[in-house]
Amino acid sequence: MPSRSRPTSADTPHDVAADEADTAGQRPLPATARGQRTRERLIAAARRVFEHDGYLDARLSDISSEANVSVGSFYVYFNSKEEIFTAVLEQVQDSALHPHVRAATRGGGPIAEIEAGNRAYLMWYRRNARLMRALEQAATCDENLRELRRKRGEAFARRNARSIRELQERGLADPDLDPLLAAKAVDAMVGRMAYGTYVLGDDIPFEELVSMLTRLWVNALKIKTGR
Amino acid sequence: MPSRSRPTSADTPHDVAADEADTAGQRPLPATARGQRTRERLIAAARRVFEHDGYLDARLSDISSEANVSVGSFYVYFNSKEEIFTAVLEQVQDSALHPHVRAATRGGGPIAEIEAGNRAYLMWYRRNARLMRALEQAATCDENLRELRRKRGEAFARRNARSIRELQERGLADPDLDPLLAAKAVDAMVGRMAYGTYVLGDDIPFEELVSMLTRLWVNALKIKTGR
Amino acid sequence: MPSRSRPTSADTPHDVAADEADTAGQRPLPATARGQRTRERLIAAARRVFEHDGYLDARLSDISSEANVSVGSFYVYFNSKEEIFTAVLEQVQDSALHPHVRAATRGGGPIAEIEAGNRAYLMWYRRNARLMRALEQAATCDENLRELRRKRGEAFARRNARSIRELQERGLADPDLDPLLAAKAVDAMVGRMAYGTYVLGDDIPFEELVSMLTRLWVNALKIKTGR
Amino acid sequence: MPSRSRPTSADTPHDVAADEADTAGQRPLPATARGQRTRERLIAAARRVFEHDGYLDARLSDISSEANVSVGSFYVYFNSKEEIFTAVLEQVQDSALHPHVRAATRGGGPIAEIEAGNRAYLMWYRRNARLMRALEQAATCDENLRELRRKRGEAFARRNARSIRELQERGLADPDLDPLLAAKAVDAMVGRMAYGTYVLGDDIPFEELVSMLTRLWVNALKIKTGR
DNA sequence: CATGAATGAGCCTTCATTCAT
DNA sequence: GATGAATGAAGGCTCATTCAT
Repeated sequence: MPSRSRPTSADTPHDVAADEADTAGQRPLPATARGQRTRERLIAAARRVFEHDGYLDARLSDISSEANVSVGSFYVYFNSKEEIFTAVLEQVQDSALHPHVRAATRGGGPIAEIEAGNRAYLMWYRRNARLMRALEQAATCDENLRELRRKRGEAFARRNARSIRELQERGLADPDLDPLLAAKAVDAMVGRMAYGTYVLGDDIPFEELVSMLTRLWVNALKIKTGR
Repeated sequence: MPSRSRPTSADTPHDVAADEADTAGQRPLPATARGQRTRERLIAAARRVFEHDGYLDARLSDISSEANVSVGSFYVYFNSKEEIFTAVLEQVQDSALHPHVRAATRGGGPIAEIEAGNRAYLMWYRRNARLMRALEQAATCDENLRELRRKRGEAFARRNARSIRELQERGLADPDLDPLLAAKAVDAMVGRMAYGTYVLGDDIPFEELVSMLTRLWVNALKIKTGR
Repeated sequence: MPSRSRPTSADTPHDVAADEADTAGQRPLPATARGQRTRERLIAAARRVFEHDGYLDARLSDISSEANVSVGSFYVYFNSKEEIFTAVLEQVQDSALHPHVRAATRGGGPIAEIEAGNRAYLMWYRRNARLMRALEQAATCDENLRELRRKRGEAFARRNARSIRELQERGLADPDLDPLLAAKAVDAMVGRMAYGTYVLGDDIPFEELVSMLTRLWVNALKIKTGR
Repeated sequence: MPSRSRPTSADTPHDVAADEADTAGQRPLPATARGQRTRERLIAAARRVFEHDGYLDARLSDISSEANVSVGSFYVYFNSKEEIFTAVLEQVQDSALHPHVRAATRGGGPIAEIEAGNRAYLMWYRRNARLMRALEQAATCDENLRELRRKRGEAFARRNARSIRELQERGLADPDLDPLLAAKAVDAMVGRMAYGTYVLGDDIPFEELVSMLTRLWVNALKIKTGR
């Protein structure tokens, strides 16, 4: 066993009860309009830097200078790299929940809905691939960001679990499957394939990916067309 | 002419990704038994440190002192953290290809085989979870390790693709699926669930995981029992 | 797009000798007066350390502490030992081009001018001997500093070559000599004697050195008095 | 002033009386024939490495492996880099004093002799340029090697001084010149031009260099043809 | 609010030298 | 004689964070 003396994240004892304290230490949102703009410039700059360098190699000084702002100003708005990364992600998440994305997944029977969902997800992932790469990296280092990714996954899974349960109730899906578990599994499949294709660069054509994943998903859950 | 091996700027016409020269810059294996032992002590120590601290937080000085060896000795056997990490993984891979693991997956019809394969994989993953966590982290930083992980995945996928093709030919699996693509997808599903469960700590009982993944796999590929 | 300046492997298509990009990677000059002062303190400290220890034995940490500044501050202003050494030399060069030095070499016929030039050069060299010793050492290690020394020599040689050509045209110097080559040779003679005397400690009285070198120079070029 | 604590060569007090102690700490010459051969292999290897890497960048481990000998063996024959470099130089000096070199400089009047001497020197220098580059570098770091270079220069200068004195006595050279000083100066000129041309790469054709230096030399000393 | 100079702990890496076999 | 594993001091460099202006 290594005789650690250095404080590693894993060793820090103040993990519990961090939930609602999440927002505690954060810097207050800027009061003035100028502050608003500076904060936004920083977030935009951070996104560019994270996309270009990844999470680990991004330096706060890079982000600051990319935003044409002094290092000191950075600390007016954020306490750490993790914090601004979270801010960047929030902005992106917002765009993922835009109505037009959801709308696309309604109507046309369960299979069409699944396909629409997959297509929307994969398009979103492809568009944000560089950032997802940074997130994947960040999640291996930072507890908070790991948690953030987990929650995002949970939300997805719960949503899908609900759909599955509905289909089961309507006799349109394999009733022997635990809805949440199954949802997690298919999400894992789609998510990881997206990662492989758009982050790692596996060379799979978009439509092929969509239809293959949809077919496997439908098969896996034994989805039947509504009629 | 001296046959220099040290990388002098003047000698280096190409910088990156020497492909098959992968093994080029590596330190020679120790000539004496004593050297062998030291090298092994280092690998064992490295494994403990990586498991405890993860890839990024592991310090070479930790590994050295964990092995009761001076820093200098580390560099007698390895050039970098990446290199010793590769050595640790090689050792682990070896254990994964032990005959008894393969044996477990033979006989009893396709479904039983799939279940046996999944069970073996998940057991192996659970046993090496800390290291897999380190690998996942390392792969986000280091090109070589990313490549190593990719190759490992490819090998898995190709093996499974072959099984799928055989089953298709025997009329026991959905003939519309591209075998390699499908293999990649189910592998992604199983691999990512293993990661979620044993690295991130999702609380899913082992047997439940095995049977759920097996069922989804079987469904997804429309596997039929051999009779 | 972030306009990255940090050398990331991916960004570096060419590695060496960026030629006119010489000034590229340099740290920006300090914006504030305080920064100016710190930078100057560092240069002054560096000069003392280089003079005391030579180029190779000078440690950046020595320079920093000699300037009563942290190591980190060193890197705010300079990227390397080579860079600060260049800065020290620039300061010294400036002092060498002061008008009074040039003025001393005008009037009194060619021989008097040559003598004045030699005297001025040798005085300057004697005063900066410790630094010249460091430069001579540095030039054997660092390509940039070697180049810098070469340019300095070229400038000298060209200036002298012009004088020689003029004298040849006025029939006051051996017309068979290639002016530039001859200038280089006599410069080599004077320069190397200065090195031997003031760096290596050859024991030659100043005036003796001046008159001997002047006489050899005059002889070598067959300089005639203007009358 | 930097407050040095580290022992720098300049600080070491035991400089005096080092003369005859020069050979003191040296390893004994090998008794066996095998030892002889190993020692010679090391010297030959060292020469290659010094020529390729320069003095500073040459590592003892490089020299050893280039000689197909273990590091340990190196220390059987030499105590340090400086020591083996001296051994390499000795071998080279021997070749410089070969009779045929001296022979070439006899007969044909003083000017022809001077030209022959210059030609022989420049040829020798050109052939050993890489080593001279290493020597020049070594001399800036190591007191002993600096001394060695100085002695070599002194020997040259004394020899030339004798010639000059003879010519002066025969009325064939400027009687106002101090022979030793003048010899040093012309040697400095020739030596430095050789360095510039063959080490730094100044592009001057060999014969042009010979004739130019000879002419300047002859002019400088006001050499008259014997009749 | 904004600035940017100053900090320094911390980690990596090198290589001459020793010594048990 | 020969070997090569073991050593560890030493120095370079980074970058998150603070704070006086």
